Amino acid sequence: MRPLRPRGGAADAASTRRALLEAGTAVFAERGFKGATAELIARRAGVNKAMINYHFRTKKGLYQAILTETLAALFTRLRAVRVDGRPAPEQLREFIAAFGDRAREHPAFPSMILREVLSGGEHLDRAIFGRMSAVFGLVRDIVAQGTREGSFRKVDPLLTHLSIVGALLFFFGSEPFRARVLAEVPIAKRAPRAESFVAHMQEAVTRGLAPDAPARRKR
Amino acid sequence: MRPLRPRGGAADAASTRRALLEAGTAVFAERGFKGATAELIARRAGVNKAMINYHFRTKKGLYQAILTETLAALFTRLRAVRVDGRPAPEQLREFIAAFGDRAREHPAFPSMILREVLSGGEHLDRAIFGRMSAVFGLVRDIVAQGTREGSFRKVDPLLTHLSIVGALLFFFGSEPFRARVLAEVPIAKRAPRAESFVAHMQEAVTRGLAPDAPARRKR
DNA sequence: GTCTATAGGCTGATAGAC
DNA sequence: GTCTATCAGCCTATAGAC
Repeated sequence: MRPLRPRGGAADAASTRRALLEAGTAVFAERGFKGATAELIARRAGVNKAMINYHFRTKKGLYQAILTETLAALFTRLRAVRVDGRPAPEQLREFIAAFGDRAREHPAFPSMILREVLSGGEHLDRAIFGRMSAVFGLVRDIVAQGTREGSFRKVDPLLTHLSIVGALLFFFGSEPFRARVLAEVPIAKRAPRAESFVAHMQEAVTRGLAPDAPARRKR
Repeated sequence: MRPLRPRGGAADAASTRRALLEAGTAVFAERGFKGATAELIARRAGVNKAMINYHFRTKKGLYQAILTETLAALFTRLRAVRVDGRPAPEQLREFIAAFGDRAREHPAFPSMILREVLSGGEHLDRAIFGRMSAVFGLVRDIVAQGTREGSFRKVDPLLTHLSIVGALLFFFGSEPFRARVLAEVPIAKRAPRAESFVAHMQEAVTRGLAPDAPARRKR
């Protein structure tokens, strides 16, 4: 709610751009593309409304710039889990943890991606599409490695990817909703923490993919 | 795209109402609350735009009526999995299957719920909140029963609920997006079918929750 | 680069005839 | 109950001063 770039920050073009990217991420995540007005984004960024059009041509231009940047950062972070050739279950645990890390650093990204997916990819260009399939490629490769190693049973990599990423996006995207529900209907003692969910997913997923024969080390 | 209520249907008040509820579900799911214009909904329903205000007072009134009806139907269907006291893993499999059934009968509901959750529950009243926590209550009870029976390890019921429902909502809500991605970037041979995903989730979840000691019957 | 003022388009809701 | 016509509000984008 409070504007970014208080009196401390240098008011040059680069910082205006950055303030708009950050404010845009938050407002698009909360309200969707249509619901996020230029006025709202500009106010939160602490810059003039017309700066959106100057720096990004249109509101959609700002939106796409944010999505491109967000997905690039996500993919870079996720790709790192494959670099050293550890066992597949460890890599999958790392994948889940890395996803959680990105979501904590950038709380608005799951909501933005989820909204975009729900719209059928209304605002996506080919480059963004490519980044998204690249994320699937990581999971597919980890699953294939695990099957080869005997640490995973034979599962469909796409279904596996959709269930993991779907659960993660939902958890992090629904945080504001859960906060509100818990305030009105005390369903649990306190709001679940992100690390708890990451740990839960790591356990549930690696156990869920483990082969029938108990041919894997415990602990 | 094609309007509901072709020349065959009786044009009385009840059928106008129903046509608006159905058309509204589809349009709200595709475009969100803001993106769904009264004009668009009315055209798809094959009725006059002003009928939205006559029958539901406002666009928001129509939206809430749809959500209330949708969630009531979902809860009724899901609650049935608890009636006879079968083992918890079977009940959880049934829960997942029932969720999939509802999504196939009503393809727009996961998208609508997901969008509403992402907005933090912008348009929800207390009754709808109650229905949502009731769904969690089902999962919580199944998990508690499974832990008691020894068929599940000790897991957090809320985290379990969020991961299951999140994955299901995402899968069914992202169907149009996946269709588009598969058309542009051939990631898999063909689009995954709903039944395959349901089966995948049933296996992954029950295996993921199984206790460490192999003290349960196989097959 | 940034700001003010405004044009131009779209949308939800209603008044009033039938 | 349904339809046509219309109005008032809001929102994106731009022109033009600085």
